Amino acid sequence: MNDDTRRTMPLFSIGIVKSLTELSARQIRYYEEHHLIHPARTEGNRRLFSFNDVERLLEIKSLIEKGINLAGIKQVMELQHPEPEESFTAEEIQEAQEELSEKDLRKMLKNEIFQGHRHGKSSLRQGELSRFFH
DNA sequence: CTTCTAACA
DNA sequence: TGTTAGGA
Repeated sequence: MNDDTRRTMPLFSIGIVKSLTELSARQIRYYEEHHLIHPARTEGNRRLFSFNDVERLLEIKSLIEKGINLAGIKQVMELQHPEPEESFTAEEIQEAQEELSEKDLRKMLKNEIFQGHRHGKSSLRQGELSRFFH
């Protein structure tokens, strides 16, 4: 059994995840609805989260606390964890990654999130990340 | 008792 | 996002 297996293994109920992340069940389900996480399901349709899911939720929580909305988080997350199955095509992901290294992305996020809005540029907070890809 | 979906005096 | 209804 390898490392990835342990991390993706469905283990926790939503109740456990709630206490582990301090997020409300509503939020957790909402983020799943928006494809930010994909917890497995039991035979009875109960959600089962893996370590990866929990870490991902903590990542989301951190971004939410910085004032970034879902649209913004979605784009940041998808660049960090590419999922061709969804909104971005393989080409778009490759293209975006060629232009933006994680380092660049962090630098941009730092400037935009912590200063941009004071200069009338609240793009990230409003989910308008498009300008980052122009 | 916990979790699920859907919906909003 | 919270909360609640109604069911599993």
